[in-house]
Amino acid sequence: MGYDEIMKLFLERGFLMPSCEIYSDALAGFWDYGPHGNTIKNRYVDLWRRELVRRDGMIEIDGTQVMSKKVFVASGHLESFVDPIVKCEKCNATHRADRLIQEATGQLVPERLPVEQLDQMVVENGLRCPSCKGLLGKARRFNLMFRVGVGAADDDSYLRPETCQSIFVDYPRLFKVMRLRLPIGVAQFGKSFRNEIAPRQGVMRLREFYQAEIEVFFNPERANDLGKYEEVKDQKINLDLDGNMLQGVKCSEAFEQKHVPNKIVAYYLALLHQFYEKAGLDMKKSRFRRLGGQEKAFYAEAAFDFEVETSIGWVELVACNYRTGYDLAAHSKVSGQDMAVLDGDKKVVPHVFELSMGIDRSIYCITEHTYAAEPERTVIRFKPHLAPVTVGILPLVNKDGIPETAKGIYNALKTRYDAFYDESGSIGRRYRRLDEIGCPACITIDYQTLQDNTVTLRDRDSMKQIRINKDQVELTLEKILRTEDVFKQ
RNA sequence: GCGGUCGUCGUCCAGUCUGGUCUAGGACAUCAGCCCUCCAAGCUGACGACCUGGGUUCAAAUCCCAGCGACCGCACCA
Repeated sequence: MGYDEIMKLFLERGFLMPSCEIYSDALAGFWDYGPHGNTIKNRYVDLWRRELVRRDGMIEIDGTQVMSKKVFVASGHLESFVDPIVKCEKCNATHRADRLIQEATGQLVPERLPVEQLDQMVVENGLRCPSCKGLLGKARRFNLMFRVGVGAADDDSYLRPETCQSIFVDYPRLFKVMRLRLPIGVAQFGKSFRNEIAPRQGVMRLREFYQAEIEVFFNPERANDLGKYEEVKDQKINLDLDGNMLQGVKCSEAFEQKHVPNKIVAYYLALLHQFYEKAGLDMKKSRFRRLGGQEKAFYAEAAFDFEVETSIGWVELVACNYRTGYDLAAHSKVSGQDMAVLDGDKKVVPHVFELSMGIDRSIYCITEHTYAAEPERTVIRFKPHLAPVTVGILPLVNKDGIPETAKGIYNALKTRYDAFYDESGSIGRRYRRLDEIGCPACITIDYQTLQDNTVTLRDRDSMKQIRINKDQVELTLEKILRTEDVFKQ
């Protein structure tokens, strides 16, 4: 089940389309969601709300995408979300300045070294372009944030490169007015923007993309004081410790053996595992990979990437970062706001554990894990609660009052469910079309319906049919949406 | 950003090398009609494309240049 196959289906069936596609200057790294893709995305986010936000008693906000410059002075993005690059003046190849020098001289070159020093090191060591031996130009910093000129004065501001900064800057007011107590998760779903130099692989690396982020604020002295940890401590996860794979290790073991820093982290890794299981990922192909010092983001003390195996390799779906007090301390310093809050009778600056989820790539990976090209048909076995169409309503033939009866059933369902009415083509063709977009159930109206008010209900996964009474349809759909097996006889 | 390959109906392919009957052809899909009592049947018809912009030429889908995009490799990637 390859990447090309999935992307082709996405394009042909209205899941995704390239943004601005009819214009010749369309940009790489920007994609529009079509109707089915949009529905899946909405349903995926609903699942996230149910299984993470509500389950854990988090609160959710929706912040702006354009944010002021000082936010990113404080967060470090203006300074650190950059690549120091040098361009060859002869062949125009771009190289990472720090890596170039490091490779040539063997000495460690910090990424954040001023460009003047980088230039000096290039000159001192007589470095040339590794591709063509041409002369190198001056080093400069390429920032991956999109700059936005706001107002007539064209004031510098930026499109947020991660949604979580909204949470950090809103945090002091939220804590006061929402009567929060530690530990508390603050969640947000929305767009983020990164000016990738070379976006690739469709929806896997975008310049404009959806994130669902959760920032858990907690008192670092009470990181193991977490009652609800007991609920999930036996959850088994796959843990990759520097290439050493622990299959099916209990979260409690991971904590006791100090593979994860505290119970907070263990608890949320378990929750995340359970969430993706409900989203339909093949969890045998998943792992939490602990990141080493070089790989971690500049703010993270400990980091676990939740990754899944796909036809294009291991894909990172969620970055789980223990950000410590980095963000609140930084915002406190730059803004002058006191970010300390009361926990019991002590004032503390909370620490943050973050679950930063990529929505677009999650949807791709779920699709790949549930897609099957069978000899007779193509079918996506989306969990019913994620499927873009929940139920197809099909008249077996287009005469003798059968379409009218079918439309009656459709009209009764359409405001409550994503129902789809189709009378075009043979019944088999209509089943195939709905299989291909992952619709879990079809209701077919035939001559018997006219006599005894029963309809057939067809199962996407097995193609089996059962007969139920018209009055049972809604109840049965509810069961299907709860992933109960209504076809078992 | 660099290098390579490529860009024709929604999809796949023919045509490009060797410019002209290409007013761009076929298959699948879609739509309409006929037929029809459960898994892509059949028949009839319809819709539908040369990535964009320049250039060469009497004539460009075809040759040249540039741009944009896709894929692969490099580099990059919270």
